[in-house]
Amino acid sequence: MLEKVKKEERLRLSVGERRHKGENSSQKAVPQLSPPANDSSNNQSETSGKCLKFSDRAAIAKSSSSVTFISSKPDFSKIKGEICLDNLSIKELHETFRATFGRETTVKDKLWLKRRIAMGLTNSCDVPTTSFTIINNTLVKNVSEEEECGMQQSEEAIKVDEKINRSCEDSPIISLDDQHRDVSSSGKREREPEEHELKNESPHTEITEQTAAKRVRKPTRRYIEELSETDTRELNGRSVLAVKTGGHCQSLRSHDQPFQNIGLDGTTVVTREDSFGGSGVQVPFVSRVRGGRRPRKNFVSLLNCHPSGSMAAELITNALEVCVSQQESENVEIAVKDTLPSEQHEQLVNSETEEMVNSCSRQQLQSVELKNLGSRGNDSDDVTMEPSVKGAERRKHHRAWSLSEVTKLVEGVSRYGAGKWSEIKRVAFAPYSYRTSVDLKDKWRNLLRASFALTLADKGDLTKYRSTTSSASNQANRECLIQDKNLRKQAVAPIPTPILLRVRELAEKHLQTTPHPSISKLVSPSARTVEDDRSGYL
DNA sequence: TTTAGGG
DNA sequence: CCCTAAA
Repeated sequence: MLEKVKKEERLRLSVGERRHKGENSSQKAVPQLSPPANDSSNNQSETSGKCLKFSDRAAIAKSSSSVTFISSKPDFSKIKGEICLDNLSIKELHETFRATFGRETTVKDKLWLKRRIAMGLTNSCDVPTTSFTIINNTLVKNVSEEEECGMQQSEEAIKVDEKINRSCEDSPIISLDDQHRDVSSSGKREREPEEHELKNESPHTEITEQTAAKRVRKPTRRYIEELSETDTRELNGRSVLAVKTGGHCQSLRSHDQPFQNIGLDGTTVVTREDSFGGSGVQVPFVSRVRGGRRPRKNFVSLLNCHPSGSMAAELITNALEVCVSQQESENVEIAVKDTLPSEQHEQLVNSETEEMVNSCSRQQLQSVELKNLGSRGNDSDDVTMEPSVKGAERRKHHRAWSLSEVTKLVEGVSRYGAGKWSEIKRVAFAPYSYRTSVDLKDKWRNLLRASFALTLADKGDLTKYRSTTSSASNQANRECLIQDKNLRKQAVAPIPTPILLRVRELAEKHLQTTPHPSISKLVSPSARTVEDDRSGYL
């Protein structure tokens, strides 16, 4: 049996390679679609509609270990819904391959795997070499290239779409009732083919029927990665599943406004339309609240099968991210104030913070406040956030470095040396829970840049620094001051020259002991680095 | 976990 | 700030 499989593997590989080279030998590939061996002894564990993590190795391992043979029935329950193969690792591709064809593969060629899986899932040989997004067994090639929808599912989709349109104009979260209704209805719909495939002896027919039943969704291309990564996503495979909620996924096409993807297990994904190099795509709606990287982590959890309910909470949490952050900031600042009475109050709440806080609804703040209050009292280290909030992996709110903080940092460096960030953090930044050792390191790097920029700009005359050093930065600051003098009473102030000089001294001292290989990098990036590091002080 | 560096 | 490779 092994031999047989291996043989086929080689055969497929060659076919795949030929296709890879350009010819559209679609006919040749057709027969390859049918999985080998069909086994009657296969008692593959029924997933029976249970939520099964796509990426859950344990689950898959279980299902495969229960089958001693290499080949088994394809298990489409693992690969339903919307799949973008581009972002899958070899391992995941292998899993998907197994789920698709019911057998293992040793092929390491990603492209081949993706194409093969795509072909298997879509029962089509017309697989482009670039995009491997599959929605309900329909390969998404082009949005305009929509296939006709099966009655049942299209109706379903429309129904849900309407639901969304009317219920979610304001609120990004839909009611659980709605979710469950969709879950039950579509869940049943999705399971049906599985029963087919268990009865059916012919894998090929199996797939065909499956596909016929599934080929109902309109192709909707989705991306959850940030814009910057899309250009190269074809090359490095950065796009991932937009919605991967275990065995059963349901993705919906929206019209314009923020909308939800409703996972059949009850999860809800909030996304929004986004412009993507001309083609409209959707990205997680909350992802742009702050920063662009968090979605990745968010979707790591999204992709896993979330117990219904917790998802909504998480989304809410994310939506309130800004508020949480701000509230937290205040609390921390207050804590600091309490802990360090001698400390200048710094900017307890800068104007930006106030803006943000004001933008949050009262209710939101209250709920956040409750959370924070619950964790108060032991905030010496990093316990200023409630675990769930922390678990949201939100990006830290940008927090300007206060002058006192910089001073502490410089102090710490002079005392413990650059590089002992952990030490410095522990002794000098204990109350500043929001400053991690990495933050200190980053700040120090910026200080180095600033100091070197300073010494390079003017050689010697300290009095000139205030007006000429990093003139771009200073000028920008002045302009900022002029523009909204009242709103931002205290715009970013340049780092006091003495401090920069001190930094430079320390840097040079440190340089002697540990030769710094890339000082040039610190200096060359021009004044931008200094400006970027908006070290504003009161 | 902590550092160092690139992004 | 984030992300990661190394250590």
